[in-house]
Amino acid sequence: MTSWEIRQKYLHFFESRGHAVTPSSSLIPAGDPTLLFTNAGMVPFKDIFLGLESPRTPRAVSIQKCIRAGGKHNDLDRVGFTRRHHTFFEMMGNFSFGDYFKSDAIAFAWEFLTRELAIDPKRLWITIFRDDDEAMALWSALPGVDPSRIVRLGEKDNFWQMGDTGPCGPCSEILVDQGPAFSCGSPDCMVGCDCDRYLEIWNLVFMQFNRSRDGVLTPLPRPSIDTGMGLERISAIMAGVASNYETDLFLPLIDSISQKAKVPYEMGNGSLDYAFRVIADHLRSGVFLLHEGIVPSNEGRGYVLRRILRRAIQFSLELELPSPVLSDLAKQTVLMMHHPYPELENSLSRIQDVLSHEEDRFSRTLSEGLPVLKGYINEVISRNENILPGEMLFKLHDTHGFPIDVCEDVARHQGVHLDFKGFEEKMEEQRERGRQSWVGKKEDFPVPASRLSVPVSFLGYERDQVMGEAILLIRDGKEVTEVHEGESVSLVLTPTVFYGEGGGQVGDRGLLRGPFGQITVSSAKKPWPGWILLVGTVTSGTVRKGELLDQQVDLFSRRQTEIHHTATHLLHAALRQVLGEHVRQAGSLVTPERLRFDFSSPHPVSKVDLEEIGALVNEWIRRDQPVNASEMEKSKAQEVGALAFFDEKYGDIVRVVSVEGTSTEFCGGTHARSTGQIGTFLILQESGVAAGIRRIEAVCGSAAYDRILYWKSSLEAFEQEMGGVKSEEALSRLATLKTERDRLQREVAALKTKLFVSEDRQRDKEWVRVNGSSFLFTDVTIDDPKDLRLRMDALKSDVTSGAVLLLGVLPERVVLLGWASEDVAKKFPVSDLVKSFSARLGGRGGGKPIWAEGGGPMPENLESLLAEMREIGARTFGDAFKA
RNA sequence: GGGGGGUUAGCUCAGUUGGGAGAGCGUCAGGAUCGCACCCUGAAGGCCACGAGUUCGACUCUCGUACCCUCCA
Repeated sequence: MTSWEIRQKYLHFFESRGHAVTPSSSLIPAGDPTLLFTNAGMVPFKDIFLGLESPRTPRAVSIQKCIRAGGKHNDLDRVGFTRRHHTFFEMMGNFSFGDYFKSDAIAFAWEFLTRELAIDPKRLWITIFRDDDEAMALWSALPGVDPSRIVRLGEKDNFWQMGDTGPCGPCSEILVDQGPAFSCGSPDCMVGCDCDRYLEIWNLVFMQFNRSRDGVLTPLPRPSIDTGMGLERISAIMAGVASNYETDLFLPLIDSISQKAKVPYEMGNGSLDYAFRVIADHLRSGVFLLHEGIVPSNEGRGYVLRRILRRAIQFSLELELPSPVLSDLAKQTVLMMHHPYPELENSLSRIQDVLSHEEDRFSRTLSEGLPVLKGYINEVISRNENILPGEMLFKLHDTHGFPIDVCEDVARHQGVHLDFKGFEEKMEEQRERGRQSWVGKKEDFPVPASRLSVPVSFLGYERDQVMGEAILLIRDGKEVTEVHEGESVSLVLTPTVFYGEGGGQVGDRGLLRGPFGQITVSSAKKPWPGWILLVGTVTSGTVRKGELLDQQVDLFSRRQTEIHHTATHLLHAALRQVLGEHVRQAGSLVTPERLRFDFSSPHPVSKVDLEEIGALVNEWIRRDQPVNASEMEKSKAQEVGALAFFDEKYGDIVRVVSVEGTSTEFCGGTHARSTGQIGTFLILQESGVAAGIRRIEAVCGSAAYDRILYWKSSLEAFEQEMGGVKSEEALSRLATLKTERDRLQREVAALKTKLFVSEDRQRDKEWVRVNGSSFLFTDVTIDDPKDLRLRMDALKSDVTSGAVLLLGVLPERVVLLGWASEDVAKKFPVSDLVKSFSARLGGRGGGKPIWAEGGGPMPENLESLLAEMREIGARTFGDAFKA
């Protein structure tokens, strides 16, 4: 029986018994930030079981795709080394929401297994919770159930709970006896044993209690049913194979891996079989995660995906699969899962793109990190140790992005263990550094939040000017009753029109006028939710607590900020349209001068895409559509499809800012009235901030115009400097000039050499010749130290055995250059002479016996020194070669 | 926002007590061969990312800037 038939039978069986067939929901749990991935069949129904949501139907049946990797249930490193562990799996489940209970659940399960799937009842065993006599009675009453095969187990195995509090209850599992061949062989091997003989295939959860905070169980008025049967397991049983991996849910993929590797998969008996399983499993999860729009990154879900993909690549190396390999295998995966999930095909090309890119990046990471790791291991071994210190691990991970599990693998083969503890300590240090730098920047609010019992009312969405009462004045971190001219002050006004820094938008600047003084506000912050703190300086007079102040926001800055903010939303929408839905906001800064937008994207944005994005935003600006802002309930906002990326931060009532047909986002910031006010949108640059995170900086409105003017004037200056030609021609002109310059430089060097050669002929009589070796000391006036080298080249080219010492005279200093042929250098290391002469000149020098440099400041008595040096040089050389 | 690392020939990269800028591939020329891959000989190709500083002297040390990679927040 194929897995496809099992799916059909299961859904039909329960549909015909009143269950609503529910399609698998997303792998990303909706509205549950505590959960990384959907990891069980009941996750989409969680709110119903918790009583937060009312069920649309009393009974449901689903085949839910699940991911178990990262987080609490982390089996990642066991996957592939067992017959049953997977990162991606499908859970078949039938659910009752306060409708049927134990009796039907048990009867349905038994009927499905023994009749629909025709499993011999003699192979089946049952486990129930120790105290659940009701289940015992129900099971015993079923035809074909042997009461001696019903086993009572404790809380660990057969009592289920969602969390520390909430719905819970006993459960009952159905097991298949696979026969003694699968036993671990222990005499204690029986139901409940961890080995593969008694395989749990179906878990029936009887949700019948609610556990309160103090641990008391109270019966639920309408008990519910949650069951789960792993599709992979039951497929293996129905196919009569030993492992989940040998079913049609994996084999087609494993076959194509095998073809590529030119290594057979030996059905669990081959020494490399584990690698096939790891790769196949990880491709399934990878393809589904990518399909959901998750992109490899270094945090959260994206990080889990990256680890999965990189692990797959790592194991593909063990099989010596030709690289790149993931993209092709992804296609096989999509083909294999095509029946139940035809939608995968639409994402295939994007999935392949991301995979190729990630594979490329990882192979770079590996090939760069591997030599470093090997160096470290050799270092450890050469010290006769067998532990790789945490510091080295950290360095590999932190600097080179090298995966620790790969480290472990490589090290193990050399008998070296890893110091995980030390590594964790280093990681913690780094985390601490990160936190420090963060809170260090944050300005402390000098007064605790509890001091302020009435929230500030913010009117800045509609108005620019309003009177507000100064309810708090702070100077030098202390609360005061009045402040005077020249003093720095922080104050709270209510109501206020100043926008407090938040959501990436900077705080407003402006002016406050009181009856006896005024304050220039340089920024506004939100130290606590609901509070707005103005920071500034008293520019004249005195301001007292309790006074009414007239507030005037710096309108030019505010308007410039607003258009940058609205442009940010348009940019976000354009990015998603051009690059794809996987683009997620990762940070944003909105100021009057510019905007900065960080977002997740696996690779740099190409020039073409950037131009398209810019053009799109400007097109939307020209349409001059109104920007609407409204407050609504969060659930409604989500229905409207508003983009929300930090949902834990929002309360129940959220503000939604939208441009019709283009962009809808949760946003607390202030915005332009219509897109036309933005005027012009100009991208300044695109860059990377972290792995997988790109940054776009742009300017709008008058800032954009100023920028263009600036460019224009520098371009004009450039053109003028280039001789009045247009910039397009200036480029080729520049290239010509450059090659011309290079040619001239070469020519000058060649001419100089020639000149030096002819000059040097005249020095012929200055050479000192002893026993076939010759020595020359001479001084030359130069204007570039490099000329000395050219001279040296010219001088030494004719000398087979000898030495030359040149003294170059520059306007303010002298330089020395010495050379000796190999044979001469043995008796007459020229570096000795350079060193001692440099010292004489009041400088330093040195080098190698065959080549040395030195020098010093211009001496007053150059002439006499020269004579002296000439004499010493000749004598030393003569002494060395006398005999 | 804070760390760690990188930037050397068209490409991939070497280059330590600071002292003449290198290799492989590619390009071009010549040789060898019926011809090709190969092989042999030779050549061109470099502001050692940019800017300061230290030094007689910086690819090398220090600081800053830009870009890229990577980790943390």
